[in-house]
Amino acid sequence: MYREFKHLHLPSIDAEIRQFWEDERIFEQSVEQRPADKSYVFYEGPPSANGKPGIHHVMARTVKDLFCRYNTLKGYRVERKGGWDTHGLPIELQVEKELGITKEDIGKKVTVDEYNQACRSTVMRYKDLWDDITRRMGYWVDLDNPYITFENNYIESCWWILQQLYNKKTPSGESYLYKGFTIQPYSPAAGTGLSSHELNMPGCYKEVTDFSTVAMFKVRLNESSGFLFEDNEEDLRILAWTTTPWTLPSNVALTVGPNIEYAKIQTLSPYTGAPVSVVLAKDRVSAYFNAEDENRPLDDFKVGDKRLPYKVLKTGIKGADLVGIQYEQLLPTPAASTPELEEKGFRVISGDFVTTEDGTGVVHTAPYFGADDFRASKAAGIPFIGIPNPKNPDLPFPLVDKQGKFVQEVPEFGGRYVKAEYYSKEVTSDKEFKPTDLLISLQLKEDNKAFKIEKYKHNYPHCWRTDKPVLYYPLDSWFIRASAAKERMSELNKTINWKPASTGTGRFGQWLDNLQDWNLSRSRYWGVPLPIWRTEDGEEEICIGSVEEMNQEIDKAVKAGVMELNPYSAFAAQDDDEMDTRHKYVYTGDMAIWDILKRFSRDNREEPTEAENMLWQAIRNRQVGGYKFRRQHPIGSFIADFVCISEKLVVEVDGGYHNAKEQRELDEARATYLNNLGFKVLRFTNEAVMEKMEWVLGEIARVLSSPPGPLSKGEGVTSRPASLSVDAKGTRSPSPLERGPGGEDLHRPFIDEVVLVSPSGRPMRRELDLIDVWFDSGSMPYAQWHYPFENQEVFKNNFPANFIAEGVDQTRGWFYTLHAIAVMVFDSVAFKNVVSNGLVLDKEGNKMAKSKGNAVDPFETIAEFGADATRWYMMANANPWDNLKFDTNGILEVRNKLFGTLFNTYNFFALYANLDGFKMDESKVLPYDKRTELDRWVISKLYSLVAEYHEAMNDYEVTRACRAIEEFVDLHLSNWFVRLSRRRFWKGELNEDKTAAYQTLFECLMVTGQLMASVAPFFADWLYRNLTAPIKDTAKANNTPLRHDSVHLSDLTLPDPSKVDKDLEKRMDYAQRICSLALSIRKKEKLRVRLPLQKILLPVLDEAFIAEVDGVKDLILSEINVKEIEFITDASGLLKKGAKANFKTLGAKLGKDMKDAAALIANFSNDDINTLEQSGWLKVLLNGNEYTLTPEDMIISTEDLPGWKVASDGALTVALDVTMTPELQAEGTARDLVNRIQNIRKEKDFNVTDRVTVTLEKHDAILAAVEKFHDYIKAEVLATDLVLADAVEGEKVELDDVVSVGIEVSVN
RNA sequence: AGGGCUAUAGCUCAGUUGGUUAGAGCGCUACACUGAUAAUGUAGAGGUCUCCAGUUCAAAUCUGGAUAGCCCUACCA
Repeated sequence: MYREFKHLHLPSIDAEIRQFWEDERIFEQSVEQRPADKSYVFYEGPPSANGKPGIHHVMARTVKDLFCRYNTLKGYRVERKGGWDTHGLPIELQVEKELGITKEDIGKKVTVDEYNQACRSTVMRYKDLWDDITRRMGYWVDLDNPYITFENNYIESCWWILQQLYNKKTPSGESYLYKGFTIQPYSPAAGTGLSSHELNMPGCYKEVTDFSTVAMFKVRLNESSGFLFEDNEEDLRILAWTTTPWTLPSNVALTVGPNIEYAKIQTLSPYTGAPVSVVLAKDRVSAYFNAEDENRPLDDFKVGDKRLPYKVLKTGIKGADLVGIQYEQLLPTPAASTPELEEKGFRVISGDFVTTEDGTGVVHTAPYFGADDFRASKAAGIPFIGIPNPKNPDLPFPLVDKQGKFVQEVPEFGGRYVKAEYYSKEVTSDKEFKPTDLLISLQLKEDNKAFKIEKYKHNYPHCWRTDKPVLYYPLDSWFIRASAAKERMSELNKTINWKPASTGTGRFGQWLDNLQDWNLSRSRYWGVPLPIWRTEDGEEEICIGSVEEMNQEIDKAVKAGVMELNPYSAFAAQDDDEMDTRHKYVYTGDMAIWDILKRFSRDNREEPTEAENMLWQAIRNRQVGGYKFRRQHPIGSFIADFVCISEKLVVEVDGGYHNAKEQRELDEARATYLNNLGFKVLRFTNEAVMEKMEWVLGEIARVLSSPPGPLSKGEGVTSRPASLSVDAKGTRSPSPLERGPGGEDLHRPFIDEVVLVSPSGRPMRRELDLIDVWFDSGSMPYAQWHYPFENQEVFKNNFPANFIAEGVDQTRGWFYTLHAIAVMVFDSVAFKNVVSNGLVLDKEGNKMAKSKGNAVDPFETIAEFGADATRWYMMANANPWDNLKFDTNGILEVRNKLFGTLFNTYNFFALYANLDGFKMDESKVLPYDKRTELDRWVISKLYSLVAEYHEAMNDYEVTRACRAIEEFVDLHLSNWFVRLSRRRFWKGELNEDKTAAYQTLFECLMVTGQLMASVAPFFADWLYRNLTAPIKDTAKANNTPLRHDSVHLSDLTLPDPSKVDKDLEKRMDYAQRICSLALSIRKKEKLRVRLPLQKILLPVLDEAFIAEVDGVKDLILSEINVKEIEFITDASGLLKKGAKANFKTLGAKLGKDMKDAAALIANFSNDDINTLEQSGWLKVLLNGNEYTLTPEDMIISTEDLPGWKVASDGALTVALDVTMTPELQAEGTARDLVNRIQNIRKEKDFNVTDRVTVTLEKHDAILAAVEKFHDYIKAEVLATDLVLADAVEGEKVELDDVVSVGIEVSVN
């Protein structure tokens, strides 16, 4: 029997199928059953579990999931290793918030170790929620063995990559990993650099009022500036505006826009009245001068006047003309002066970033204190200004120190803080206090170097911790020389298939073209430490690429006496599980025994007993109370069958031999040992596990949830057994976060304790920086496998990825770092196809945000509508890369339209199949040529769909694929095939035609389900399982395609051109259109469909037309309830034709005369058209040009059949004979009666197969019908008797508007 | 500020290499059908294809510009 259902409830289907998947390990099977050498590689971009999953994650993961599933179905092995992104600033910030500390407190109020432990636990805070959404949404990813970026193995791989970069050199010998500096946001108050993330935190940009100054830079008269001067005596100045006057002593250049037009103005210095000529952007003249003052005599001006008389001396000066002009230094610092600076500095340079929106169109440039300034002056070869640095003459020390004070060498202002906010309140509250910016401005005024000083309101970034303004300041950083690989990155990028393509060429491509070096440094605690050790002077350094290498170096250092002992001595490459335990219980015994233990553990894992397997299936995956168990896990010098490390619970399963006395003693000794380590030990027999699993699980759960029992109390636990002590710092008490002493952890602070020895015997300390967390995630192709230290083969088979997908916001994040590292280290792409999905907005198109309250809870959505409808909606509604306006009405629509229709279709199939006792028999499939036209048609449509589906999916166009399925299900399968076939299913016995109908419908449902399986995995599996359940055993026995337990284990139906019959599809298309036209005429003429009509007339379109329509004639006739079709040709003389220009062919031929031709053709008479059709050409004269028209140049159609009721669609025309005869009338009434009787059957809830007796009230209106169609009516309504009576007990039923008759129906 | 994406019916979206009646679904209105029935069909109303200019015989489509929304990047002095 096929299962039948009352209603569609997708969430129940989800639950049923999810349980099935988990019970039967369908995901694992779907991977394992595919050949290992035929892989399709997918990389999971790791989410961070310290935030809750949102609906946009469902979207992103649907994209990931479905292409993996699709390729699995195609026969590829698709491993999906999950991952967790665990480092980074957001996590640090959250931890600091929760601990109530700031960065300064780290190392004081809490130890760095504690701090990092807090990070470690915070990072997985919502892991349960994530695991839950993963399961509920049907995302298949291996969460049992994820890569985790904070694990030592992961970090070690990152180190290896960094070392590769360190050793890699450009052709000119520069390393790809180097130390340099950039201009970065820096908080002198906090003494730390800030990331752009920190700067973008709310409230960081504040409206502040600063002193802005327009300074006058005096131009030197020489060859390049000569053209600007009127005479040798002229005082010519360039005006430049700044909101940070404190940077003026560091000025070395003025930047102009090369294409901006500048003007020279003759005027007076506003503060001194001295005559002066100034240069500024022409567009900015009006900002400083009033047009009314133009050409006013200069003598009019007195110092103190607000308005300046002026005269325009020159315009049309391009910025490019000014480049190279030298000027006198504005505020000289003698100590900073060098010959080189005098020669190359203090000149005009050009920069694209200059605008004329405010200021003067000239940008004062101080390279140490502005990123644009830095770039522009570097490009122009301007040296830096600062106090000479004996070690590096090219990089003098800035004139402002790290506290934000001018260095002593700066005249007048040395020792002053550059920003008022850096002074204490006591200082600034003094009435005499003047901010440095103001003092500088006043001095400029006095020296006749200021043109305008005013207060200026603007947004300025502040340090989020100290609330004081940020400076842009040169900071040391480690960089990856990405710019050196930029061409290669561009080149390889062109081989990547981006969805959408514009992201690859646009956002990503252009980013690559303008690539800057990658600033790796982060001065933080929780992240991958930079593995570089340096001597204090930076002259000797080493980049470490593995733990082993570090250990060797440490040993050297210990020998050399720069370190006391090696805290990492017990450290070796370990697999994750072992690592985890050894963190806490480090084995310090004989390494040979350790190796034996490890081997023993592996062997055990390979040959588990039946009972062990059963228990493992029951407790794995946190099934018991959410606790994680491991199997065959080394604890101290034993291997535990199962262990929950967090709760210190060991579970052992004993075989029969445990009854032996010696074994019992051994077991006891072992238990004592484990108890001493603080473990509880639960022991079950094989029999208990296999027969009383519920009790066993209950016991485990009870112990897990019980308060610490006697075994975990007492001295045995708190004092660490001597054999397990770890390092010299063993006195450190265990932190509350359940972590043993450091020394095994590559994070700070432990790593900072490592001091290495340089070749010359000096100590080298680690560069304190961590690396950008983006480097972590970009390293995942290698680090997830701990490459190259392990899994070299695995890595080889899994690089590069065939496919990745992530939000479009990752373009310059993960997509970039993956690409950059792959190109630089492996000269390869990291991924071949990438789908970047857009945002999920609310239904109004606003961004979702918790603060706005418009965020959608994915758990609620899935619980209400089911995962499949949600997934389908997201994929079908818009392309994944477009933003999605998320509206649950859309999910409802999908549910009703697609899933509802399919559900109904399946139920329909199941209902009748069960009645007929039909079961799909794979061995007795009727050949297609034995099936009806309609069957073959829907099969053809189905395989057309299969072809279209594969084409779309292979191009990662899931939306197209979904829409094609929707169209097939709704339009073709349900609305045409099922509708027209209904009668075949319920009429008569299970004959060949009926079998064909069942088999056809079965195949359609089966294949459609497969195609849907990628996007709607639950429903598709539900459908597949329902369809195949009755024959599963047979299929398995015969090893046929339907033997698989799950659709996800089956082989996807491939395109098969032999099953597609385009001619047949065309015929059916005619049928559908003819029916539609005929029905529309009926509707217009108010002729109900039950009333039969005599015939329709079809003008013949072409030679094949008659044969084509004849093939589907029966369908048409029954669908529109007409007796016959008559074909008419020209010869009948009945047709009135019309012609329309075919613009496509004619346009090219006629050009300008096209419009006139269209008018002419529209007016063609029947004769004109006939002439053209018969002779094949027609000459026309248009605007004096003669053209020859052929039949292809126009579209000819039947416009009308005079005297008939006509409708047309394109070239196709249908005329309906509406003549009524008593015979037809009677048949119509008979059908009406059948309908009314059927309704009564249904109202009375009779069984479909019940035989009945029908009594009809005698009425003139039905006499003819009953007489002529007596047998027909009886047959249709399964009546054994049909009698007429004068009076009927049953109710009166309306036959039409005027007639009602009594009808009584009773079961025999 | 720079780069990118988007703009078509009340809503969500299609719209091929430019070709003359701009489509679909939902919603709305009317009707029909009924052994899929809390299902289904047919029809109708509903459009300045965001705006401006250009190329062309012909533009929703190509080009340029503008406007709006969103994303990424960025110290506008």
